Amino acid sequence: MAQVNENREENVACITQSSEEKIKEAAKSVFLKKGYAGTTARDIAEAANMNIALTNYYFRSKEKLFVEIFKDLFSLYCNNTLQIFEKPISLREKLIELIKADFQVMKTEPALVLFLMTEIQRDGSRLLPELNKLKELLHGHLTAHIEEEVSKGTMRKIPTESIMPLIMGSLQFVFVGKNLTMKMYNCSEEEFNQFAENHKNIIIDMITEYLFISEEVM
Amino acid sequence: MAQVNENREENVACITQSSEEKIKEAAKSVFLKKGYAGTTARDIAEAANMNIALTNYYFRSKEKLFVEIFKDLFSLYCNNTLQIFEKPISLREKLIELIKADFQVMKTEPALVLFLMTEIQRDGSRLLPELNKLKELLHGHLTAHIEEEVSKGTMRKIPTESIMPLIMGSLQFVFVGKNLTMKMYNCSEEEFNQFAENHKNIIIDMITEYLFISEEVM
DNA sequence: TAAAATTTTAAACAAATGTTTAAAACAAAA
DNA sequence: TTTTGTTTTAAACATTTGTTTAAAATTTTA
Repeated sequence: MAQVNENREENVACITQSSEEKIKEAAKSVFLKKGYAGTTARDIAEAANMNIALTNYYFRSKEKLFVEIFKDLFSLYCNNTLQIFEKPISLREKLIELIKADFQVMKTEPALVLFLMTEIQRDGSRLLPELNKLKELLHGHLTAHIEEEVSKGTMRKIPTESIMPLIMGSLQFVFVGKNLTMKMYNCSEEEFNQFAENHKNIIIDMITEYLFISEEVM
Repeated sequence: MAQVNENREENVACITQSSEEKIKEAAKSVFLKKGYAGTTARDIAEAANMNIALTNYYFRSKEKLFVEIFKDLFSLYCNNTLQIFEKPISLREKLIELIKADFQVMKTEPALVLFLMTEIQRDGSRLLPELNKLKELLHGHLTAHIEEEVSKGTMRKIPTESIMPLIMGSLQFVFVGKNLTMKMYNCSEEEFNQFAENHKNIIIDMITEYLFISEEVM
């Protein structure tokens, strides 16, 4: 019978990864690249340099391993966002920070959003609770904040639901289409990052200029 | 031996689809929904209400059928764009038309972009020639047009490569995340379309206001 | 150290996968 | 009608898939 990790905390200090960790990390990278359906148990074992049986020994099934990884990645993406919304700063600053944070995450994990979107489309039902949590937190913070700014006359009126797609969309698109872009422009990883960085700044400009009514115009 | 369609033109007039067409259409819808790896030959056969052997009889292999469909869908998405760029209208009008056309395509095939992105990431090499064609046509038209407007002082200076992600990004994001959005807001197909329509208009506003220097400000 | 528990292994399992076969059903041509 | 060519079928094929087994290797405990 598989011994499903009872004492995770114990090996925090040690440098060498446990087999369980090795498998999970390898699986994460393969899943991100090939998606759930495109990944075989043997792909994972090979990437982790481990015996095939160990995947099931530690995680019971490919599906269970996947869900665990998916939740991690989904949280990674969301928590970032939620933390920023809780900061005591202006909405304008929040949105800018959001774009910047998003950019940073995408830089280290460019395949993340495409992966999340694909797998949510494949079967989003098992994620409903997490999605709802995200929505409530988002809307709780956002809607009031927007109304306030609008009534102060410092912000253009816009539906709450449009804010996030607006902010994330054109930045994400660059990373979702990273491979396409790199192939089309025949450019290196570094050149791509430079392009993305510049694109990020354009987006920040565009969005803040559009959403927030500057004093000189008033 | 499989008889690979010799006389396509002949049955243009007839109403009932040929088996070959039935299979291709069914395959398209399944591939769009589940992706290449997530789709089995039996999924396709079932969706087309045909015997499993017929897929290979008409298309030789799952891979060949897929490539054929992929190229169709890729063209569907690109030709739209290219046609607009060839119109004798201002850049501003072109970008607006582009967003509108894009919106229309996404409305009928919401899974299209996510599908294309995923499959390009999986293996974009076989598409290099098509990508290059797209790039050249795009840049040929765009770069000169932008320079012209910038030197006239009617447009903000922006790298050519940033234009398309800017335009498509925040619109695509809404459709790429359609399932997520619908689940988060617990809304119907119709409500989603209404939201998307409104979002499209916001984007048109934002982008044209940002990119083009209006006369009153000059 | 010896015993017990845990981890790793090679091999096998049944089920699912893409594909092929060879015969049957059907349509077109003679 | 008979012959020829095409389309469809059920069944089988060899691989690959996720998973399990039972024994070996290793580590932990007593």
